[in-house]
Amino acid sequence: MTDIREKLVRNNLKVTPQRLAVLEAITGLKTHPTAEQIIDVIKKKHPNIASGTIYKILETLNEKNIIKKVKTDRDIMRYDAEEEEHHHLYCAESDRIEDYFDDNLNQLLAGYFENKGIPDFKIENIKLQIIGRFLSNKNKV
Amino acid sequence: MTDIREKLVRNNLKVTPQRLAVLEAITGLKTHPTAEQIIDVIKKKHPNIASGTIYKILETLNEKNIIKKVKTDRDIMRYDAEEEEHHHLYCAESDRIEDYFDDNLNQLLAGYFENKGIPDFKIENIKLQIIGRFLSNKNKV
DNA sequence: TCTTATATAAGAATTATTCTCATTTAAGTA
DNA sequence: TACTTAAATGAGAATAATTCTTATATAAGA
Repeated sequence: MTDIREKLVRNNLKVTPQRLAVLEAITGLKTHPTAEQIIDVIKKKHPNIASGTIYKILETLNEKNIIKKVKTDRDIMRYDAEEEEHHHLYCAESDRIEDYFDDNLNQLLAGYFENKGIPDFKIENIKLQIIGRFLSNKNKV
Repeated sequence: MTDIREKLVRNNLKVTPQRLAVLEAITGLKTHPTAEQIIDVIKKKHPNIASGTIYKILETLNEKNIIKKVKTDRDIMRYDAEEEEHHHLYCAESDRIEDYFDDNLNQLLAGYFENKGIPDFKIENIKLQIIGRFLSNKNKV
């Protein structure tokens, strides 16, 4: 049983070819794709999966926290299948987004807020949006 | 000359009643309103300002950095007129967003990344999305 | 194999946002 | 104060992404 199937089963979701296709597409793309990009990729292999179905599946997977929605400065919704806790690097001039992993940083922040706290607020999670410029163009858009 | 007028003049934008209305609405609302909320508020006082015009103005003000777009992971774009550097507190279960100011934290982060850096990336700005729950309901939505 | 809740296809409906273009206006200038 | 002109606005059409609807199909447990 593949990893992907397990995720579905674990969340009481039926394992359908459509859901497998969506999860394969997102993990395959790696690049925080838009719904549109996901749809394009899927339609190549599975031309008769309906777009509406893909939107529905993205919604379902997001609800179950199997994937996450990420939004750019420019308003575009993107999807992310990374499981590990991470932050995001945003390019100030393009739509590129990269994951950023840093456990030291997480511990630093956890320590900071453990002492300090925020009045009237219970922290559950902290995400950094690190905005700047990529110095190389090795990958993607 | 009011503060709001100055902001427009400083950015080579003509001072129009429509622009003043938008800026008044956002600073008045305080709550990171959506475009729709802004439009509603404005239409009460100025029923003949066109919605398209308001969208256009929001766009212009954002380009000139007079207001900022705020990203959430829900799908709704919100606007923020706060000038000072700040982070955001997000409620995990509602759409409430609050500003969070913390200079110590900013310095801590600046120091951390000054030493460490991120390969291939020039940091320009860091924003925290602090997700959790508000313990009181004193204000707003 | 049967049963049933769940998921999907297809396309219509919705809705926020953008666009177009004729008209108006802010603000600099004589 | 009355021009001038680039810039801004109003009105409504156009766009496009997403959601909804409903009949049909299917996964998975019995």
